[in-house]
Amino acid sequence: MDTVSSKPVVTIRDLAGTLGLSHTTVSRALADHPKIKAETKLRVRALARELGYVPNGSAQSMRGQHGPTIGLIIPDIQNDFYASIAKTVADAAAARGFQLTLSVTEDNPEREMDDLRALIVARAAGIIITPTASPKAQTLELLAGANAVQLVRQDERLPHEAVVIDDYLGVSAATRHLVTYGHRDIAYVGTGTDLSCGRDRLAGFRAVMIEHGLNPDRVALGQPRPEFSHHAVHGLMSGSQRPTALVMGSSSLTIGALKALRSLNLQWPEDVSIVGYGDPVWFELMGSGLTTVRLPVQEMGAYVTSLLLARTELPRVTGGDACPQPSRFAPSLVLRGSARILTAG
Amino acid sequence: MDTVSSKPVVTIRDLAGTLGLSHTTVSRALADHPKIKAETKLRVRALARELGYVPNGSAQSMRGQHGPTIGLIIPDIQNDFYASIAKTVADAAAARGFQLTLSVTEDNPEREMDDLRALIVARAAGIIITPTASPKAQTLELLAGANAVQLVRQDERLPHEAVVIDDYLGVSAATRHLVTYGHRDIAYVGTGTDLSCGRDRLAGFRAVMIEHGLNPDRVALGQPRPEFSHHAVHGLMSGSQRPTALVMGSSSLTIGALKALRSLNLQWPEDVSIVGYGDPVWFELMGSGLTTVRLPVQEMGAYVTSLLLARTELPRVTGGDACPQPSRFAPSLVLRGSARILTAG
DNA sequence: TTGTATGCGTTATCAC
DNA sequence: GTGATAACGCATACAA
Repeated sequence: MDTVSSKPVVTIRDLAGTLGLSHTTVSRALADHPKIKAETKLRVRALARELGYVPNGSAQSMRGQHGPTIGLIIPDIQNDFYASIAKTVADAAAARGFQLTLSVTEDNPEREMDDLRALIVARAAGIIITPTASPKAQTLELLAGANAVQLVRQDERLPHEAVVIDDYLGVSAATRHLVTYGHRDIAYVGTGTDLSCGRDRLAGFRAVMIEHGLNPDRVALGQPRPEFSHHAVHGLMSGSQRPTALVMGSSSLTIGALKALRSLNLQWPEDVSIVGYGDPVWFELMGSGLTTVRLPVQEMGAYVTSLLLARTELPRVTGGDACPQPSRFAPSLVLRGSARILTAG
Repeated sequence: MDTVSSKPVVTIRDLAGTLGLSHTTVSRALADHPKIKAETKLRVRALARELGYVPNGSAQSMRGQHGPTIGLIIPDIQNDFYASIAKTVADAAAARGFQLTLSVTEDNPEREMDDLRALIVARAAGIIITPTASPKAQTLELLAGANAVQLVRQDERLPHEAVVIDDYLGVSAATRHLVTYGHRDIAYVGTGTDLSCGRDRLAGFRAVMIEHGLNPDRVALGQPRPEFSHHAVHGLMSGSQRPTALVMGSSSLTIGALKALRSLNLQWPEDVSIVGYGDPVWFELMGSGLTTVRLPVQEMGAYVTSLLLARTELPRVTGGDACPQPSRFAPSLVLRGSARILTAG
């Protein structure tokens, strides 16, 4: 009807005014306080609905210890792994009446710090973070005073518990599988060693190679982006001394590798065997199916969340300054069709 | 050093106290107010850092019109399309100093309402929403008074602008492509018609079929989940009268369809041609590449965000009650190897 | 250049 | 059962 209705924004005092009550009573009525007359509650609520009253969250939060949100700081939301984690956390948060504040850092320490700061300013009830390789000093300070849990990556300078993947186990299992299949010339394409998970994966590869007296130095390390592995695999496979098998150190790298193989017109497992890392739905659909290291995403997501929320609802327990042992989740090798038995040649 | 350091929580008054200043001065110093002595600013900031002062966001928000967050309400974060959107919105939000509050509804109207309410309570600066098929009455009311934009789906009862895909165009192009290739027996596997986008896609298929005098009723409609299309395609392809081509109505359905074909040991494009919907990175890597309808994700994400933020920073303009025409973004057909020319037989 | 007083919307404490 | 009043932490209009 009216043309300019810029929502007058209703407060409990407004309700109190038009109802001839005090704002205290209105507040109590809305909160279903035991000793408010039933009829009063009804009247208050009726008007509240009619006028479209919505409580002001800021005002409410100002009184409590923390805000109604939990933060999730991850490097990439388009990555299947993190998207799954986000889903799990979103569900858990919603179930307990928390909001989910998402930060996508792209592994940029600046952004990590800015978004974290915003979370601290908002007095987030809890924070789940996959720290960048080199967080800024401020980030560490900010985090130290917060209720947080580390996910996937662990920065040793942080006092918080960490939920990580047993990367050593994952890559070593993949490598061992290929060795068992008779491969001797195996290359590893993985992420840099600035992060412990990159180091662990590399170590898993090298350990198994050395254990079998094979060359552990056929290795390409770089950023976890498809472009890098595309380039790396292209180089590896266009040389004269081609490896007969490839072990991948991340799902993004797996994508790039597959693209490279395709551009070189190389078939797998015929021309080269390959074991992926991670297990998005489509790995199963590729060719004869991609043999891969499956990460226990669901379990990890559920666990970090419960870990965080457990402490969220309790009086903050600052557990010593010692960096606690991380909870390691074991990946499993999914056997499909991308690794073949090498017949002596 | 100390064992029990439960962070005393520092406020500007605390700073003011130990500095022998008034909290006003501290406030101004922190805000870099022009007429505060440079030296004072320095002292204040030094102490602030030392004591780990962090402003209280709730208190700050209480004074302004809205909180520092923008909300994104989507049905699924594991879906490539929405994950891309989330990325775009996260970037834009971070760039402008907003936080991103993510809600994953799973198309559950209850959850949609709860999460939306939380956003309203938090006085979110703006909201991007992909509404469920049947939002609750409350949801509509809550939304009506908010600064919001609809994405992908448009609920006609809502007064907000909508940014959608030209679904009719997408599916009709896919269908036409197959017809041009000589297919006459084409089936469409799509989403239900409770949403306009589902209706548009179906209409696109039927229109082209009818236009060419072909049977427009080879259709399977259901939930946008892989399980549904797996089942549907399995049925379609095990019957005696197999279609020679399949048009898919969503990316999840495309996944299920591919799984079904694999389980039936059917090759594409040899045994059946198929055109997907959406274009996650891996479509390109499947077999000879999946011919598909590419959605302009980047553009749409950038556009909704700019649309929302433009109004966020301006004085709220309530533009009439009439439901405005949606901005339609045209998809494009990506020709790869999953559709083949049918030689008369 | 700095300080005083006030208000934002709620809830909690103490009356009555 | 209900109502004054204070307090949460911050920013600003208004002095000084």
